[in-house]
Amino acid sequence: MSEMSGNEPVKAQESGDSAEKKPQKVGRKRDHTRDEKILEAAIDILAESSFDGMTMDKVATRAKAGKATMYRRWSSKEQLVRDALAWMNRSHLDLEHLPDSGSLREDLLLLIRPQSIAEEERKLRVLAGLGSFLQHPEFADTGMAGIFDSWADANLQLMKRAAARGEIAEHANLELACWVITSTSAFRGLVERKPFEKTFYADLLDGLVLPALKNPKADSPIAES
Amino acid sequence: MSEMSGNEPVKAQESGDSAEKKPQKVGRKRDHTRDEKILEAAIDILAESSFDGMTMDKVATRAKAGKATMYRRWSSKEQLVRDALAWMNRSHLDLEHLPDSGSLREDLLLLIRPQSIAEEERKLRVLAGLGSFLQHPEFADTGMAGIFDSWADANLQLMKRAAARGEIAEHANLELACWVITSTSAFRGLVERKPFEKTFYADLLDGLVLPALKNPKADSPIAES
DNA sequence: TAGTTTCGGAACTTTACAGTTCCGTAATTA
DNA sequence: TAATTACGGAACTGTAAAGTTCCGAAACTA
Repeated sequence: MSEMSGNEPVKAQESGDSAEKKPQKVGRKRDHTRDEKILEAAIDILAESSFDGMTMDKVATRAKAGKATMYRRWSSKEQLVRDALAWMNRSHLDLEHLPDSGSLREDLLLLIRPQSIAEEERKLRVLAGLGSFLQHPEFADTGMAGIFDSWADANLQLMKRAAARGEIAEHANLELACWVITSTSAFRGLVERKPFEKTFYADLLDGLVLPALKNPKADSPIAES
Repeated sequence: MSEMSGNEPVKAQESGDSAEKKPQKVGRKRDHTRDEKILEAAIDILAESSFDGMTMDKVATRAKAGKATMYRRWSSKEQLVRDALAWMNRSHLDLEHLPDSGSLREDLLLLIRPQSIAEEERKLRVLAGLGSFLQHPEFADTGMAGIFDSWADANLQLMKRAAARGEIAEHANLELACWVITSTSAFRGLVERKPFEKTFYADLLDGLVLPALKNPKADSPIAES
C-alpha cells in the first residue's frame, strides 16, 4: 500500500526562508527500479539465513548494487529490512474472486494454490530468521501484519458464506477458527519446519475445524478458577 | 534426561599403548555447580535478548565466571547454547499426578498453573530469539523437543481418560487436538507476543477443541485435487 | 610441601560487519 | 560542453564479539 518511508537522501536543506518548493534537480536521476532489486535481494537473503546473517555486502552483491547506492536510499540496515518486510507483504489475496463451490471444505482447500504455498513458506522462513529484530515492538507488527491476515480474511469470507447458507452453525466462532488455521499452519512451518501439505490441511479441517463449526454447542460456562 | 554432552576438556591424551584407564586426576577438581550457574545465565540472557545478543562476556559476567572457565567446559558458543537449551527443557510435568475432576474441560484448565505459565513463556522468549541458530537442523529438534511435548502428553492423557468414560467420541483425533492446543498457544506467545491468559485458553477449548472432540463426524472423504 | 588443575578476571588477537569514502563512468540539465 | 548527481565497485574505518592467553589465588593429590 503506502510503500516505503525512510527513503530519500538526508535532504536536510532549507534554502533560506523563501522556500519556493522547486525540486527540479540537476544531474542523473535516481533509478527507482533498483529499489525493487535491492529489496528483493534482501528478502532473498533473509529467507536463506537470518537478520544477522543478512549482511549489507551480501545484499549489494546479490542485487548487483553498490553499498553507496543502498545507503543513499536507506540510512541503516534496520530501515532497509523494515521496507523489505513491507515489500514482501505487499501481495494480497483477491477477496473479490474467492472460490464458491457450495462446500466450505472445498472452498477452503481451493484457496490453497501451490504458488501461494511457496510464497507463504518463503515468508515464514524470513520470519523465522528475524529473531532479535522482532524484539523491537514497532517491527513486530510490521513484520507480522500482512503475512497471514490476507489468508485469514479470505477464510473468514468463505466461512461467512457457509454460515449464510446454513452449512455451519451461525453462532460458531468464525474468527477463532480462522485464527487457528493460520496460527497452526504458521507454527508448522515456522517451528516444526515442515512443508505445508494439503493432506495436513485436510486433516486439520476434517479433524477439528469443520466439526467444531458444524456443532459448536457451548455446553460449558466460563468458569474462572 | 541425558544431560550434557560436549563437555570435558579436549582430553585428547593416549598415554602410549597400555592405556589402563586411570582417570585419577591431580589438582583442583572442577566445580560442576558452576555448570548450572553458567547455563542458567545463558538461558536468562537468551530470554532477554537473542542468540546473537547473548555474548559470552555477558554470560560470564552474569554467572560470575571467567571465560576461561566457560571454554574449559564448552568448546564454543554453539555448544554452550545447545546444552543450555537441553537444561532449559529438563523439567517435565508429572504424568502420575494429573487432575481428575471428571470433566475434561476442568482437567485441561487445571493443568494450567501460573508458575508453569511463566516458565513456558520464558522458554518461548528464548525460542523466539534463537533465530539463525535454529537453522541448523540438528538444533531445531534440540531447541524444540521438550518445550511443548510434556504439556501435549499430559493433555493427551486427560483426553484419553475422557474418551474412556465416554465424555468425548472415541474416534476423535486426540493427537491432532493436543497439537492444535500447543501450536496455537506457542504461536500466540512466539509471534503475537501476547501473554498466555486463561480466558484465551478457555475460548479455544469451548469454541473449537471441545466441540470437535464431542462431535467429530467425518462427513467428508479425503479428496486430493 | 611441591606439583597440578581449577577458579575469576582481565588483557589480548582475530575476524566480521556496519557504515563511509573515493574512484571512474554514465545520465541528466543548463 | 560543463556542472551535477547517480551508478557499481572497491578500499577504508570503527566497533563488537568469539576465542585465547596470562595472572594470582584456591583446592586438590602425592
